[in-house]
Amino acid sequence: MDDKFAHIRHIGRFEDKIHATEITEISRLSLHDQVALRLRTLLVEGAIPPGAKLNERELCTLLKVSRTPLREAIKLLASEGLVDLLPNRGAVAVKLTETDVIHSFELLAELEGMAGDLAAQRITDAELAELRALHFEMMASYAREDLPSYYHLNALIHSALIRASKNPLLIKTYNNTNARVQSLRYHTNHDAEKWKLAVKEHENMIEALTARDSIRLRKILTVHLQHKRDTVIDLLRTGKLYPDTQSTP
Amino acid sequence: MDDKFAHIRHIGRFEDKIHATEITEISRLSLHDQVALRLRTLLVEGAIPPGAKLNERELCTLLKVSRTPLREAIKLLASEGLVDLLPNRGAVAVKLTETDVIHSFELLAELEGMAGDLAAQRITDAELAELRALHFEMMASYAREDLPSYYHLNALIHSALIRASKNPLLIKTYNNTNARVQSLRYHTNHDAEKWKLAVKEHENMIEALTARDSIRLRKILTVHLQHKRDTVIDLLRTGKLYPDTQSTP
DNA sequence: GCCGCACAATTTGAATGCAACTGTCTTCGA
DNA sequence: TCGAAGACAGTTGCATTCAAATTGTGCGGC
Repeated sequence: MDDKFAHIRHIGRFEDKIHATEITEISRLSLHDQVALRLRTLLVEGAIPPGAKLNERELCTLLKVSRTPLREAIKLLASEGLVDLLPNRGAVAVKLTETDVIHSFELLAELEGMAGDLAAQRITDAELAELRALHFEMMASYAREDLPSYYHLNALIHSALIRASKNPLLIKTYNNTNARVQSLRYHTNHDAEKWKLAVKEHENMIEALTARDSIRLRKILTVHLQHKRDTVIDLLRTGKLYPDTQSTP
Repeated sequence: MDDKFAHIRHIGRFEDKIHATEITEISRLSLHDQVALRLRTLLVEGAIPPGAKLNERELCTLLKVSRTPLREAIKLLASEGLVDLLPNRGAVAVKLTETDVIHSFELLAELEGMAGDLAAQRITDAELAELRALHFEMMASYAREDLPSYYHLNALIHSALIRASKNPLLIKTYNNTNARVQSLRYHTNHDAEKWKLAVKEHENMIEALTARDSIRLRKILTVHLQHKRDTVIDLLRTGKLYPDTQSTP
């Protein structure tokens, strides 16, 4: 219990990545925002496993900040649905039940369908070209069976698509909702069949987008998200997720 | 500048209302939650006008709490999009531009359409009966031209409909999004023609819901929200909203 | 007379200290 | 031996205090 957070001692690399790319911006970010950023990463990537208690004092020493900004960050993450806030008993990383996952993907499918609909109407030629480029890069990763790279590009593509909807509020809402299930999707290792299907769906996506066919794109994305949901549900049912933590309903 | 918040000195009544109905529950609520609740009301009802600066010290003395829970509440409201957080310069009540309003309603229409779709599939007979009852109460208020009562029942109906979708995440997302434009809708005084149309749309809603026609209900709600958006936009354009504050883009 | 710089006052941001609550362990009684 | 009650440790919640940043003002130079 002493080194419960030993598995997140390597968080320095995230800070490095941030500092390397946007050092000026991070320094202008308030402390609680930086803390929120790092905690969010830890939660989404599963470094803090679902169901784990967030001890304020431990996290203070770990992140080298006072309790005030840490608490503000935790409050923020609670509003995003990444942690549960138990009154007088602190915060725990959310552990989604199967029902929660179904509800999350139900909303996520609608939001991504909506974003696709709008994107098909509003995407610029430059954005479309970039999206196609990312798609082909992802196809390359697929051909090499480079799963991490595939996963990364996949996320980039979806992010670019959402942004093409040109609705900042939708983008923010989608990101919040997506963050909740991100830690689950992070651990899905595609089987060959599902992977192939997902790639095919991505091809259809690009096709519909090129044709500016908003209705078709909406449909494709909705179904695509349903398949993603099924993958996660499968993993939940077979107990591949949460292997070493008992359920807390 | 000394009594800039003189217009919200009457907030005691909100506290009274809460205490009268659920004193046990409120006492179990943490302080920052209570503060957030009251600030949210002040913002949504326009007691703190859009664009107004939220001075921490003033609000502390006004709400009789320390700065810590107040700051936590403000952070929460910022994540909900009710206030803008300027680094080192505090928070201001959001002042939505026309573009913001369009984006908000775009998302709101989709969410309410989705909720209606799900509600038509999942609503219980008891819930439907209650919804019909509320509808007829609202019709009574319409007949009496009792606008405050109509507005209140209207909100209750929409809330009940959303809840019938049985998706807690959708409900929460809808409420958050709705809160952003609530302060605007709070000041819309329907003209006779638009009011009549809104009532007709509500009748169609109940009809579609009774028939469990999810696709039709979705369509009705989407259009209904578009009309509400047009009403708000009209008000923005004619300058009926924000009469005494200059625009800050 | 106007522009610029510097200093001070106000306000926000962060840290520490104190109080209240929760959970657990021990001890006493049945 | 088991159960319950009380005390203690640990953790969270809130208040106060200290530090940093920004804005407004006044003085001096151009």
